Amino acid sequence: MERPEAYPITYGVLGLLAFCGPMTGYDLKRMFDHILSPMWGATQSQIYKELKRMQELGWVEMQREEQESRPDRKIYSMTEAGREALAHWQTQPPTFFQLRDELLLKLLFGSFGSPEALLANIREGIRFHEQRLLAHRQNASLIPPANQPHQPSGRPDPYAAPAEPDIYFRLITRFAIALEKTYLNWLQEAQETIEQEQED
Amino acid sequence: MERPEAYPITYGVLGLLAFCGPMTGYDLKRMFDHILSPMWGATQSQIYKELKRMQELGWVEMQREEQESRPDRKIYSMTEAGREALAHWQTQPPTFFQLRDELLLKLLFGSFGSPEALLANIREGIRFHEQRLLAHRQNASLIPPANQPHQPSGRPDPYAAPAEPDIYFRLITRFAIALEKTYLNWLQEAQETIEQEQED
DNA sequence: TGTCGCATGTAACCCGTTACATGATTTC
DNA sequence: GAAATCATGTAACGGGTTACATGCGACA
Repeated sequence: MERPEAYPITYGVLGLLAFCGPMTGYDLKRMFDHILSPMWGATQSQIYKELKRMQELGWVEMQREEQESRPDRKIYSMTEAGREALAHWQTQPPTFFQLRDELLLKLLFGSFGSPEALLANIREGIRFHEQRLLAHRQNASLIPPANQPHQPSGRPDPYAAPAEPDIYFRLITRFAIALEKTYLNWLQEAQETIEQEQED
Repeated sequence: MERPEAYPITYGVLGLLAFCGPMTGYDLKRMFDHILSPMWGATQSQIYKELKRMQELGWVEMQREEQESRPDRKIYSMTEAGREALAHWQTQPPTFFQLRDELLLKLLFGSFGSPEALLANIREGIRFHEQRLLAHRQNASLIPPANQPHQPSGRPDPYAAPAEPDIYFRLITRFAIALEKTYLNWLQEAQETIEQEQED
């Protein structure tokens, strides 16, 4: 079997370019963290790697915008071949699903540590997921993805006026919110259970 | 900064040895898939790598059990140093949380594909997560983790008589079930939304 | 006859992470 | 004066995946 020419993260970056219009690698990272955080993670380096890969595949084009006293901005945009690759990928069944959560891992083996440490970690987890819930709720009302062509003078603005958000984006946001609520409810339950376990 | 001596997956394997008692690498893989599937993934190779790592750290010991006409069974067990490492890890705050889900990724960029392909992927996702829900429900009633010493003649049996399952294991199972239910509910909602979108 | 379970791994690859490097501008 | 933002990356490392290799016994 040959190695695949592209991976889920490749299509994540490609899809963002399709979704939000041309952008720099730097902007892609910020968009990625906002929009794809419920289903994938990416570092800045990885995004630059994927851009290079897609340039070689002919899925994206780069256009240089000169700047003084700063590195030139390199604006990437999806090509026709990129659009075809994205559409073809859509027809294939997904193969990857995985949650990796160190808090759950520590909780599972809770009997080998102290309840105090566990409870501290749970409280921290509650704060963390409350932040995520808040972020997704703000996403829901603030980020309007639109297939606008690139505005040469400005950068993509995640806080632009809400134009009519894509139905798939709305669905994903609903999922993200539902997931965080489920997680938070369960954390609260776990906290109470462990506190009760302590009093005996 | 130095590289860490161990990673979440290391503690996952170590915790399993603490939780279920001594086992072979082969058995660890099966246990991992049953018990840790809600919070981490592991391949067989990775488990062998972690066993090697932990042997060098002195966290586990290996005991060879000879067999005819099959490779010798190598039974790994946690050492006292391993128990200390597990306990110390419990006191540190968790740092990693990430969901990676190709189905969600395809759905987010659904507007660049056909609704038919999307719906097919969603139906497949429903089957997949129904399976997971079922597996967690069976886990809940069937797998009783106990800190039993290793029985030299037999292998760890996931279907042994239910002794009184660990409260943390019960909590995790409840989480896994709640997560799958949330996911399934949302998939159904997404399916209906996209079907309605088609009729216009 | 062929696939599945048991049981050991190794080799190759690369995604993903961490750390490093540069440097002007703005904000505290 | 320090830290954050903008904006580009590269280098090194290793976790994680896929594929390969071996070989017996049981079961369809």
